Amino acid sequence: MSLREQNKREKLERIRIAASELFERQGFAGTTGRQICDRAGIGTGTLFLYVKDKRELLMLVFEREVRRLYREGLHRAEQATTLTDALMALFAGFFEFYAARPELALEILQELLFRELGPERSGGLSLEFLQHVEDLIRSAMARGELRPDIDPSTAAVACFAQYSFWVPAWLGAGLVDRKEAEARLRAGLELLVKGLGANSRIDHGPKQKESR
Amino acid sequence: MSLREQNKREKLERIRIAASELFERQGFAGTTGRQICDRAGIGTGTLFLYVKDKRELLMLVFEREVRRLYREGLHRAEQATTLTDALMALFAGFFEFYAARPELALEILQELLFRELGPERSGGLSLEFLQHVEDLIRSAMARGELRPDIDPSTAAVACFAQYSFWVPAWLGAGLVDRKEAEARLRAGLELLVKGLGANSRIDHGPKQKESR
DNA sequence: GGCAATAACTGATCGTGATCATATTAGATC
DNA sequence: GATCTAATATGATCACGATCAGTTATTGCC
Repeated sequence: MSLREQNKREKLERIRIAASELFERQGFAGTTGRQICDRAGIGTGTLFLYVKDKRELLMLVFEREVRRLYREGLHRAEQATTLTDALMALFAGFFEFYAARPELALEILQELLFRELGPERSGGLSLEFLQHVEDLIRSAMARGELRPDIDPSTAAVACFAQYSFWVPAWLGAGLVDRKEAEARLRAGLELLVKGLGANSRIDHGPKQKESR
Repeated sequence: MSLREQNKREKLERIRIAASELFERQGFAGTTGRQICDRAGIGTGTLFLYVKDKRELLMLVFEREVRRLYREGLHRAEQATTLTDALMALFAGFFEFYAARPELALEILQELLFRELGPERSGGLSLEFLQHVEDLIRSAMARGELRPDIDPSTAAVACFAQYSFWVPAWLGAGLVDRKEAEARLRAGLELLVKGLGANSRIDHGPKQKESR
């Protein structure tokens, strides 16, 4: 590896570590770019050669962590017997992670949902999440839990969308607390599995007064 | 009304108009607080006596517009015969509105989802939206389109969440274009009505190889 | 090693959102 | 209407994120 590339890697790593420590200690808004530069031992102008703007630091810092949460969540999801349980097992790690640093979490989520949803940046962290959800859905289909005619990617979005509603409702607006957010998300996923439609009735219950 | 209160109202209205004109012409990021102050005929320090921060100007400017979109959307939704059509009729106005000013729309949506979801600010615009969705669901239940045992508010979130996923996917990340976003949203809503579960089958189709 | 070309770095500087001590104005009291 | 009090307004000022002209370090070539 050339000396240039090596230096660049080292600097990026120093930036990552400095930003990580300062964000965890002082929060996102409470940390200035200059502090990060000082701690990383670079000039103030150098930072923005490595990241486009301050918010991109969030992805630099938390990409690995998020990937770890994917791994652990998917591992837990393997034990689950229903789709809802599997999804909640995947989501649980994020609830835990977010609860420990709510301010940062809100910024990360905003970044992931509004800027990083596409494939081009940060290795498509959100798309990867969606893919994992889709995989869980395919597993559920494979074991006969779901209708065979659904589109897994449409279903994945429907699940993911509920997750990405309840987390800001909890962290951003304070509409619900964590426990309620998790409970409501679970209820929403179960509703999605059951379906809203009058003709889509589980166990063929006897009460069927008005069919269309 | 006292002279003080009258002056305050007039100033707020001047701010609203100035911000509105400048945002539409130059976008949100492209408009500075000082420009708004100049145009509104107030000192630069006065602006932040009326709004907490710049983003709050978005709500000040677009609250009426959003309420108008609610009214018109709900009116269109009355013609619809299915829940999906009714919801899409409500959402359609927003797609139109967002398409005309994508940069502003993204900021507004971010504000609505991440900071304004609660009841305390901006008259709870997002909660009102959710309430309208819930009303459409209740209507569908009343005409027997939906299972009678669902929780309308849980269902409303499930619908709203899909809307609030596809709009950023379109405007923010550029993951899809407008047409595709609308199509995918419709597909998602229809899936939600049908349900994912294997036992929730419409029209009792003959093919039922593996039950549970 | 010397030298030119180019990539990478730097801190001074800029424009911005937001704040604050000070000034101005409206309302209350006599 | 004079005087006092409290609400409101102001522009100078601050801290920050981001930029940029000027500097330093690395590479390839002789």
